[in-house]
Amino acid sequence: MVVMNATRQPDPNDRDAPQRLGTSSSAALSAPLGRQPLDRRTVMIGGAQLVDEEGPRSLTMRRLGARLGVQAMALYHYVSGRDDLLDGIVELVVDDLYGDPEVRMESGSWQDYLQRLAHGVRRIALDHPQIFPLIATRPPAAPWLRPPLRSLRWAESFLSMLKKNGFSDALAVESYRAFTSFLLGHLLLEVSSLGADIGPVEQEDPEGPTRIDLNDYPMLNSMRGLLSEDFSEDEFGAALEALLDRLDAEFHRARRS
Amino acid sequence: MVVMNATRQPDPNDRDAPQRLGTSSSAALSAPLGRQPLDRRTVMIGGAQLVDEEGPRSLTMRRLGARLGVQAMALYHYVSGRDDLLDGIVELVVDDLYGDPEVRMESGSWQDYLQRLAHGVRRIALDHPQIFPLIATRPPAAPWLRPPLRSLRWAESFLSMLKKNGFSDALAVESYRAFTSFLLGHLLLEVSSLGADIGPVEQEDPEGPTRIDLNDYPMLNSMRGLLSEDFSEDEFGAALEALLDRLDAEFHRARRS
DNA sequence: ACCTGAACACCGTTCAAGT
DNA sequence: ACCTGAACACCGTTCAAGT
Repeated sequence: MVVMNATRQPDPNDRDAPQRLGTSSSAALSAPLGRQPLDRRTVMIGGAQLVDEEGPRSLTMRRLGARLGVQAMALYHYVSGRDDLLDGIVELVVDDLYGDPEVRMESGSWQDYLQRLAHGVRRIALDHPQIFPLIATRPPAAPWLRPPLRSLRWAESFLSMLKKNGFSDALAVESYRAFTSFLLGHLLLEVSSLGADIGPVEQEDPEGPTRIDLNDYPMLNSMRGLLSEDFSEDEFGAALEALLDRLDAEFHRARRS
Repeated sequence: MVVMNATRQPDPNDRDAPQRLGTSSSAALSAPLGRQPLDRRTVMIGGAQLVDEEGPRSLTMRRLGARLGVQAMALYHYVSGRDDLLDGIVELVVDDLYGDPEVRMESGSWQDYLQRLAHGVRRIALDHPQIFPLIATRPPAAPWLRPPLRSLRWAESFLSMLKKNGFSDALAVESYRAFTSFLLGHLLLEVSSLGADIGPVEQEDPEGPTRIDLNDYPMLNSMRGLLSEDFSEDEFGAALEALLDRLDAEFHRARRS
């Protein structure tokens, strides 16, 4: 939200222009022109925009270079390779949420905190449907960090909030795991039903997307109306409530013994 | 399980051999040799093995061709491109589970059915940790098909089992959504903590994987023992029970009104 | 200090041609 | 009928060289 607004000068020459123009008469154009040098954050922001706009497949070193007004090789001063770039984009988006004090605030009940957190993560998933699958599937820095709460900061905040409210270590960790599984499953499916992920451009076939024949599937056929309806928000809320109730029950059971 | 055993003749020449040998003296070797022609299924099986062994990044048309004793271009007779290949591999593995009568059997209570199904899907996730993320993230044939129960057959079986047990259409669909979210979240995280996904080969740094500094994270630091412990199976079971209870409660609530 | 040119190894994919 | 050779456009990445 806060972030994601930093293309460099429009310079119509480096977008859509043939990347291999034979004429070297344009040499003067590639001179400084008063452009401030790149930095890692600017590279990540450009990359995030590219993924938002055209999907992860379109994020190549060469295309990102062009968008930033630079050759692909220049990016290697700020990024150790394409994988580092992808990880940086994920970190950028996750940290953006962490920067939101409304969400992170560790006051109120732990239930409120988890509610704010869950809806905060849902918001970034819906805002960046092409990036969320990366958040979900790129391997985190440590194997015990779990997407989508995959930063040390979020894991620390999460655990300390629960501890502050009387959770045992074991129950706090168990809650972290249950909560992340919940978020990942619901949001990845919600986001992917939005039509993210694949393909250079999502071009509908003239006939709609590859007509499926439901004649051999009577249940699917009779429920296809219901199946296509969208209750994501309600279902997310209901499942979240159920999870919080479960954790609350475990919390009180542990207290009593 | 049933599947996944069909490399073609060992023929030491097409594995690890330089793909661009200048000498054409080996022309005779590439002659028939009594080899049966390829078919789509064999291609998919070879692809699945390659992904299992070396990860999705190593699945290239050229490498798969070599494994099957053929040039890359020959594969285009059986698949329409790399995306089709990936989709076919996903379908192969998902259908393998569907072929297991123990799992699919629609007798017994719906709770038993969902238990068998959940543990069946968990088994294929653990058997194919490199393939499961593909099952989770490749866009399904229709937007209302939800990974990991992403085949028409599984969706049909699921819904008809619940209907047979007195579920309303709406509750059956809601259950399908809740159940798939549950499976996806838990299994994707379990499998990825196993160290799947990235990298050409998973090479440990000599020092272990990039030492993380936990000094600024007191909670993580004090719980790092617990965080590294593995309770996946128990947590999966517990969360599954909770979900089944929730669905059962909704079922009886709907009945009463 | 920051960026580029040129090169390398490797991709997916097409198509005319071989057997 | 099934596969290959040759080619094209496009990758990530390295490194010596330019300014």
